[in-house]
Amino acid sequence: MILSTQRNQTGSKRIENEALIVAAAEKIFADMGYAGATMQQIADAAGLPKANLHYYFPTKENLYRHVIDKIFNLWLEAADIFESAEGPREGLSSYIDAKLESSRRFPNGSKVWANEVIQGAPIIQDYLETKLNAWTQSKAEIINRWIDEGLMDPINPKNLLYFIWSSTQHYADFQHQIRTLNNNSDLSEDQWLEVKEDIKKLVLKGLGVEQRANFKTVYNN
Amino acid sequence: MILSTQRNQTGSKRIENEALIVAAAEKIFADMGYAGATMQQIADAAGLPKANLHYYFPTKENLYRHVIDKIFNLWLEAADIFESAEGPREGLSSYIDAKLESSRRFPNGSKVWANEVIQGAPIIQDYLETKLNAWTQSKAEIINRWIDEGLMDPINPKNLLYFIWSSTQHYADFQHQIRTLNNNSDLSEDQWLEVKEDIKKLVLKGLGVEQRANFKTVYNN
DNA sequence: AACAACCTTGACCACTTGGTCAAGAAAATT
DNA sequence: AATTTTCTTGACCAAGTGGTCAAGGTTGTT
Repeated sequence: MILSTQRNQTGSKRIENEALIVAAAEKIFADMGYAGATMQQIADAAGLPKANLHYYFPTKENLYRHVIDKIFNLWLEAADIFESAEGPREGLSSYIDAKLESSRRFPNGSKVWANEVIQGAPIIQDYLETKLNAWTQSKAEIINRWIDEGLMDPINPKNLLYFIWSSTQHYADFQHQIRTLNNNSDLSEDQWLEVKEDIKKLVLKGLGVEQRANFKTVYNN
Repeated sequence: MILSTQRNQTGSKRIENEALIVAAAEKIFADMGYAGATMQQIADAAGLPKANLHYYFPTKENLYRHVIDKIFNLWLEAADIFESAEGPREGLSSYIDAKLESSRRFPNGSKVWANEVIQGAPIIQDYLETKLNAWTQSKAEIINRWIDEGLMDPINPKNLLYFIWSSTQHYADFQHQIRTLNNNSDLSEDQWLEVKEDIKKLVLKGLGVEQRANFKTVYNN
């Protein structure tokens, strides 16, 4: 466990301000990296004096941990659907939906996570070794079961997960590059739909899983 | 253009030392991010006094540009194969090979690039808008031609490129996470081969391109 | 009203950082 | 051998950083 700055979780003022600060911090950390972010920038983004941040979060690292903690929980939640899925078509499909939706709605979280991992996960190494590892194992088992049942082609389950993670997170982490290659515009609603369909097509068809007929699908065969 | 610190490109001492410093810088920037890296760390990694770095590279940002420049050229080179390919099977296949090989051999370059883009490409925005944009357009045309010729299923060419970039670069950028989820060991030779096959399978089969029989392939159908 | 707990904030400090500089050592050029 | 160009380096500095602190303000409780 990493959390719990102070005991009092009742004071609504505390809860409000902590959330405000964490939200501001997430944005600044995403844009500047951990080392590049300054407490002053975060304070400005939150509309509070710097000393006030240190009242709620004793150190920069402590604040950062809170940000990471929030992000990591989102990460895990996105995969609850996975558990209750009947088979690969539904399971993978809705996982891709959820991950892509998360990239779209919370790109900053994804960026902070990426930054952290790229730099060797100095802060969250324990998360990777415990929670994420367990999570991955359990998902790998499900995938292996699907393979054994002949519902999809064989593949190394971890590679499949990496493929889904990378292709969906890419739209958050490399948002800026994608925007630049899209005439400096954010992706439109239709483009997001197309991304979703394209990723699913590669994964499902690539694994020999029949896709359900989908009237939204632009390309089919 | 970004380069050219000084005019004299003849002095072998200069060339040697610049290469030494850039190599050290690449590693430190990858591990610490731009803001997190210090000139002192880079100097230590290069085995030179800090003041010496400033003799060759007037500022930290200038040094960083050189690092990025080197990386970007690698990026573009990896895709030369693409041009001369007959069709999607060979073209995509060898591009995936090249990108994955590059992730394996130069993970630091990929990490620095990722860091830079995540943070909104403050330094290399011009690269994205000019070179990378042109590069992407030209590749998209090739892909569209293949689609028109019925050699592969329709897909948004940019999305296809993003899939390839993200899934291959993931093995460099998230090296640490992958290592952690692999019992704290780097991927073995066999595992790298498997990654290569798995990615190709998803992409090629996912696009309705027949894969050549391959005796190295563990999973086939 | 009195008291305690909690919150706010400007001023401050020790430390790190990128960058400078001047004096000299090596190489190259004449 | 003399002289110019290139390279090396310890010492130094101004600016910015995370973090502290003490004094005062607010809110809740009795």
